[in-house]
Order: sequence, then C-alpha cells, then structure tokens
Amino acid sequence: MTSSGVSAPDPPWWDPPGRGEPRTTLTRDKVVTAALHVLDEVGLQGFTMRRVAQELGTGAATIYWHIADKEQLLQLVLDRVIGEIELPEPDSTRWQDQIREFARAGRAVFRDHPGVALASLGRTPVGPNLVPIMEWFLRVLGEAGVPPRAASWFADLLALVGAAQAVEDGLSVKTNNRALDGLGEYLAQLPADQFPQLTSFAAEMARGDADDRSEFALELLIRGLASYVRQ
Amino acid sequence: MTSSGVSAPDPPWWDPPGRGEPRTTLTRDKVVTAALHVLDEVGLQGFTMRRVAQELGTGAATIYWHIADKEQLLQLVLDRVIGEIELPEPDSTRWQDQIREFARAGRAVFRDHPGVALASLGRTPVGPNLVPIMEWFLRVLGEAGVPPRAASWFADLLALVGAAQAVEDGLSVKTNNRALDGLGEYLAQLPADQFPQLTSFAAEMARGDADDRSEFALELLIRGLASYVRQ
DNA sequence: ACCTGAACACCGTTCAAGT
DNA sequence: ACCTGAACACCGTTCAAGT
Repeated sequence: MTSSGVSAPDPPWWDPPGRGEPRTTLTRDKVVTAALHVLDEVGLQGFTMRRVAQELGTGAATIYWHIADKEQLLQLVLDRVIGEIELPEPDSTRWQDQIREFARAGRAVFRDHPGVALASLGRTPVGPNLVPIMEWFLRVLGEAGVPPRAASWFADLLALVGAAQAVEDGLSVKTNNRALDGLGEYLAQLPADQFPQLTSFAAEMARGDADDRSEFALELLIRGLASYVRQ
Repeated sequence: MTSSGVSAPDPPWWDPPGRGEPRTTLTRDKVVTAALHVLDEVGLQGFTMRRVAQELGTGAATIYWHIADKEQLLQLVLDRVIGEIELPEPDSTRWQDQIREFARAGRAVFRDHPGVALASLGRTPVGPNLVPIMEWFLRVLGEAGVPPRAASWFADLLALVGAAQAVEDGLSVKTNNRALDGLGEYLAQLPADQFPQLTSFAAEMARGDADDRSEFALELLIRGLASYVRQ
C-alpha cells in the first residue's frame, strides 16, 4: 500500500495481543457503524461521544484516535448513509421517472435514519459517496437537456427538501412535538373575520400525511425542472 | 385584564425596589431579545442559557421563571424573527411577483440572523407571527387559482428552502467549513473516465454565488407552482 | 500504534432559600 | 412574584501514562 517497496519490521506491539483474546482492534469504520447505531437508537440529541464509546465497549477518549471530533464523525455517518442509496441505471429518455425513483429511494433511507436526516440539515455532505450520485444526476439530466448548473443546483435542492421532510416525519412520529397535533384546532378557532382563509381551510390543511406532502413537493420540483429543459 | 373587577392589594414585594435603582424587572420579551442578540453574536452552537443570562446581567436559573426550557426559547426567538418579515399588500393578479417579493424579504431576514435560520431547520415554527403569513399565502394563491392544500404545502416548502439556503450562506461566510472551498479542485481531479460529467463541469458547478442559487431555486419553485393553477 | 483514566472547562435544569 | 447560588448529572476534548 505504501509507495516504497521496503518497510521496517513490525514493532512489538503490532503482534498478537495478550492471550488469544479476540482483542479486535478498533477501526474508523467500526466507530462509524457504532455511531450510526447510536444515532438510530437515541436520536441526534442523545448522540454523545461517551455513548458511542459505550457502544464499542471502550472509553470516550479512544474514539479520538480514529476521528478528529464529533463534527467529523457526523459527516462520516452521513456519508455512510448516503452510500446506501441505490442509483437506477441511467436512462435519460425517462428522466422524470428516474428522478422520482431516486428521490423515493433517498427518502426511504432517511426515513430509516431520521437522526441522520436531522444531522444533514445545515451540513453540506461532501463525502466520497456523494460523488457518484452527483455524476449520475449530471448524466441523466444533462442528456435530457438540463444545463449542468441547473442540474447540480436541482440536486442540492432535492437533497435539502428530502432531508427536511424526513426530519418532520421523524418529529411527528415521536410524541415529542405536540405542536402539530393541536395545529388544526388552533387554526380553526382563530377569529374568522381576521383570518378567513385559515379558518375555513384549517381542516383541509391539517389533512394529508407525510407521504402526500413529499409527493407533492417532488412533483412540483420536477415540473419546475422540466421548464429548464432546452431543446 | 382579569375577568373579575375586584383584586387584592399588592403584596409588599410588588412595590418600589431597594432605593430608586431602575431594577427593571425581567420579562419574557426581554429574555427573547437577549436570546436573539446572543444567537446573532455567537451562533447556535455558542447559544447557551448561561450566555443569555449573562447578556441580561443575571444567573441562568432566573431565565427559567419566564421560559420553560431552551427549546421553547428558541421557538420564541424564531417567531420573533418571523414577525420581522414584511408582507406585500395582497394582489393576486401578479401572484408570481408577490411570492418573489415575500421570498426575498424572508431571505433577507434570515440572512441577518443565520443562527436563527439554522435553528429553524428541523423545528416547525408554529407561532402567532406565522399565522398572518399563512393567511396571506392562502389569500394570494387562492385568488390566483391554487388550491388551498397546494398553497399551504408550497408555503412550507418555500420556508424550508429559504432557511436551508440562509444556513448555507452563513456557513460559507464563516471560514468554519473549508469543505466548500476545496470542492471545485476536488471534483476536477477525480478520475475523468469514471466521472466524466463531474470533471468536465467542475468549474461551472463551483461558480454561482448564494444569490444565484437562491434565485434559481425560487424561480424553479414558482414555475412548478404555476402548473398547479386551475382555470 | 493504539488504548485508557482522569481531568478540564463547560453544559441544561432543579431547588431550597432569599426579597 | 420574582430572583439567586449552589448543586446535580451530564457534556466534548485533552493529555500523560500504559501496552
């Protein structure tokens, strides 16, 4: 793996540990896996370096050998999860379906990891696993006639919307925010002369679950993008 | 202010403080103002109950008389800032311009308070100051022929995109994330046979500042929404 | 090279006690 | 009614010391 062919003999501490115990050494990969577990179990606000260490059966200080700080660990977890998204085989003749397919795959992954979705907001996830996705976008949309800059900005926009929606889903799943539950009634009881629209449409607005909203946003974005296709 | 006309005499501690000192009593409003100051000065990660208390010249415990917890304080600050957005006089005949105007006003406010923009992500800002805005949206878009549910979902989408973009602006302003600076070169040096699109368009993608991106997103959203107008 | 314990400088929140 | 100090149960990160 190194560029020079020669290398010094192993130092004594490289070799077999104590007494045949597994003593599996920690790797950055294992730290990321443990971090993802913790994030899935306790969410972002419960995500603690000490908790990750505990998941690994070690102390918090140990993690810092493999990772710079908490922020970097979150970025690594984010990239790991992004890598789980499967890309459809590019086919620009049906680019709208392809975008829909990708968006739904991404949504599913974020729904499985709402803590990661929350962490992704306000963090630009530039990791190696994002690169093939960007390439895919440029290819599919470029062949469909969307200029590269519009294509890449659209990809940003789609990621942002997808993550934010996953977060909202995650929040309303937890009993955590009771705000949304009472929202319908709150709107309905406002003074009707001041807020005629809200009071009359309150029920209709509260209706519609997370999937409806996601699909609406996706459809709107695709229709908007379609207007950028040049012939 | 109370429903019964009678009331007991003031208790002794109601009356003039020590010795003519101002001794201005704290109010929830002042706490929110101080919190906004702190958020503007040190950002969300520096936003601390102790820091807010210091801004008020008191101890952290004092705050808890006026506010439930940190989360509620953030919601209050969010609503305060939302209240700063000015609404154009409704005129549905030029609804596209009206949405543009509103979006730019909102963007400006969030740009002045990037810490608040960050806090808004992943938090549903249901406060009293949001109500007139929702009403305005339903009115303008409803009269233009957009169904109420589409109108309210669009408002959500616009808020989400605006906040997220303000966050990205705020991040790239701070030297904080050096990730974006090196992004262009990173993309350009990727193996060209594996990533032909990225490598050839790297320069073009890195170009375009925050305003360009915001305007693109806004335009795309409006074009998408236009397709929902029913005649 | 990799791991550890203990420490440092912080957090949010509570609670008895003051005025 | 409102404010305070001190405490509790935590944090992220560093660092000397171990193997």
